[in-house]
Amino acid sequence: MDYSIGEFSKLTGLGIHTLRYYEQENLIIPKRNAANRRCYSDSDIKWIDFIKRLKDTGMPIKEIKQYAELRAMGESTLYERMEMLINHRKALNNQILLLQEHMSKLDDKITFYQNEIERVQK
Amino acid sequence: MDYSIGEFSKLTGLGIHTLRYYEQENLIIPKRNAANRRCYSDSDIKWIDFIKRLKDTGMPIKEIKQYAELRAMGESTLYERMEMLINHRKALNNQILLLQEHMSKLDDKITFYQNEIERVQK
DNA sequence: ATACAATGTAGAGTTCACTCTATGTCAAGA
DNA sequence: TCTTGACATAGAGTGAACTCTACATTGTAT
Repeated sequence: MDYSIGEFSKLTGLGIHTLRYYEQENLIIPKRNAANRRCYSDSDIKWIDFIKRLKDTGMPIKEIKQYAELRAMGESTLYERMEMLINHRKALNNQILLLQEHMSKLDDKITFYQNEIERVQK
Repeated sequence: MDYSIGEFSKLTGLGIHTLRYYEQENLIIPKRNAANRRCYSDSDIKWIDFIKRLKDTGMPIKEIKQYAELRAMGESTLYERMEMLINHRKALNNQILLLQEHMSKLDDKITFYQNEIERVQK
C-alpha cells in the first residue's frame, strides 16, 4: 500500500513540511509516481517510527542522517549501524541516570518547600 | 564573598555572555558595585546550580524565568513555586519512563542487528 | 470544462538558547 | 602616564529543527 504525503503525514503525525525537510536531509526518500508525487510505503511508517525514537532519545538530525545513509547502503553497513546504536544506548543510559539524580534532588527541594510553607503558616 | 562576572563564570561553568543573557531574561540579577560592575554572591552559585538542574531536566528558559520572577517576589509565592516544581517533577517522571521504554526498544533493535550480522556471516 | 484541493520546488522566516561583535569605560600594574 | 585587560551595553549572528510562503502543476469532483 502506498500513501501520498498528506496521508503519510496523518499516519505518522509529522507535518508535510517536516516530511519534505526530512527528505532533504536524506532521512527518508520515498518513491515517486509518474506525476512526480511522493509514494510512501508501509515500511516507511516503521522507519519513521524508528527515526522518531532516535530523535526522542536526543539523537541530533545529523546523526540520524548518518544512520539513514548507512541504512540506504544495505547489508554491508550492518555492523557500523549496530555500533551506532550501541553507542547511543550508552548515552541514553547515562541520560536516564542523570535525570533520576535530578529528580531526587527535585524531590528534596519540594520537601523543603513543604516545610517552609508549614513554617510560614504558623 | 562577592564575585565579578569573570570569576562567577569560572565558578559556574557558564559563559560570561550566557550570564548576561540570563540576567536579561531575569533569571539571575546580581548586585552592582559603585562602578556598575556585577557582584555575584555565594547564594547566586546555588541558585545557578538549581537553574541548571531545571534546564537539564528540560524546563525551557521561559518557564525558569517565571519561577525566578516568583522567587524574586519572596515568601508570598512559596506555594506557587512548589506547585511548579511538583508539575515539573511529574513531567520529569514521564520523561524518564518514556526514555526507559525507548531504551528497551533500542535493545531489541540491537539484538536484531546481532542476529542479522551472524546470519550474514554464515 | 472548470474549480479547487493536494502536491511540487525553492527559498524565506521562526523559535530557542545562546554566542559574538562593536564600541566605550574604568581600574590596576609597569 | 600609559597600556592592558576586565567589564559595560546594544545589537547582530549562529545552529538546530522545523515551519511557512510564493508560485507552478496536477488529480478529482461537479
